Amino acid sequence: MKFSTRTRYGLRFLVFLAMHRNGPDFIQLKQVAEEESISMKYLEQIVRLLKRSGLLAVSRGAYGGYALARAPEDITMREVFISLEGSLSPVGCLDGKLTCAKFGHCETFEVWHGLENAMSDYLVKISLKSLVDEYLEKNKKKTVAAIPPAPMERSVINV
Amino acid sequence: MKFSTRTRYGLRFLVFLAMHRNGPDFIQLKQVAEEESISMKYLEQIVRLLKRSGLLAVSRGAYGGYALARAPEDITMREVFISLEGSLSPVGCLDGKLTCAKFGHCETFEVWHGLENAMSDYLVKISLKSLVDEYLEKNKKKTVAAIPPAPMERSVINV
DNA sequence: GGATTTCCTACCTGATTGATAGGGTATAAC
DNA sequence: GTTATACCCTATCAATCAGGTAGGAAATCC
Repeated sequence: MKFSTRTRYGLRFLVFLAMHRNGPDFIQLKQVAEEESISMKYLEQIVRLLKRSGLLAVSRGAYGGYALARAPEDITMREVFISLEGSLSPVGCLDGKLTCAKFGHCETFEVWHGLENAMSDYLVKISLKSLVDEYLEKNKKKTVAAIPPAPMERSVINV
Repeated sequence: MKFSTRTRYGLRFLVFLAMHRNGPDFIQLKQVAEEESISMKYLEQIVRLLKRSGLLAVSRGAYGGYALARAPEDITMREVFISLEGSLSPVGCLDGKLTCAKFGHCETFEVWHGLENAMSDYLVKISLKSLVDEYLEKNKKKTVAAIPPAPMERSVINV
């Protein structure tokens, strides 16, 4: 049970926006794709999911780009994960996708239901801001590095 | 992010054993496969994972079968899930499977790490016994039905 | 020895993941 | 208005994985 690159890349995109709020109003997809070593065309599709969920403010046209629709402290990981994954449920029956012969009298239902709640309860407590703050705290630097890092190898798979 | 049938079927197998402890010492794979509407050959592979983890006592040969290696109250969902999934980690870097360019300075590491812990903390609190007991309580019957249910359609996907 | 049941390995098929590609549409700068 | 830049949408595709099938070897009971 692993989360897909869709969710991992989408989260990284949001973190990128959160960490560059002192910069220009809108951040271009191209910039994020390059600095995060993600295919721009692929990131495009992922970002669309976030936009549909209302997490992003968009400016089209030249010099346009994306920004967070709300303050980072008002965006929870729960919301982000649901936007990207569709739901948090670890089995289909919890979001009504599958008709299971055991539905309604399933011996294992409770553990799946409880697991979803446990994940939800954890993720709702983490905001985009708290995630970024914790990272900055651990890495003992208060601002983003002025000099962007050298481009990474595209072949390396990133979280 | 959905759990595979491997984990779902494996869990159901263990629940089946836990609910039939008043029966014969060893339960045949064939019986479980039929009553749970799972392909016997497929269940075979899944059960092997549980055996390797030491969760099952096995008797080979004629009249052989499987039984729980320990009392149901001593088997946690955490242990079961790890046996079947390999680990609880939602991303590869947490169990060292992927070398990620961001490892060691990853902005999103904390939420993945925290999510794994949240799942682990929940699952370790649920034992095979507590899961079964909760089911029996909700279904208001203290023993397993004497008459086995009619075989279900194989085509229906079960949790 | 024969019947039964677990153990092991290989194989197959369809769905999903992780992209890539190409064009269409909207907007801002000039 | 032109052009450049950026977002938007659909189709395609290779690789991987999920889910399941198949055949036989090894162990055990009678």
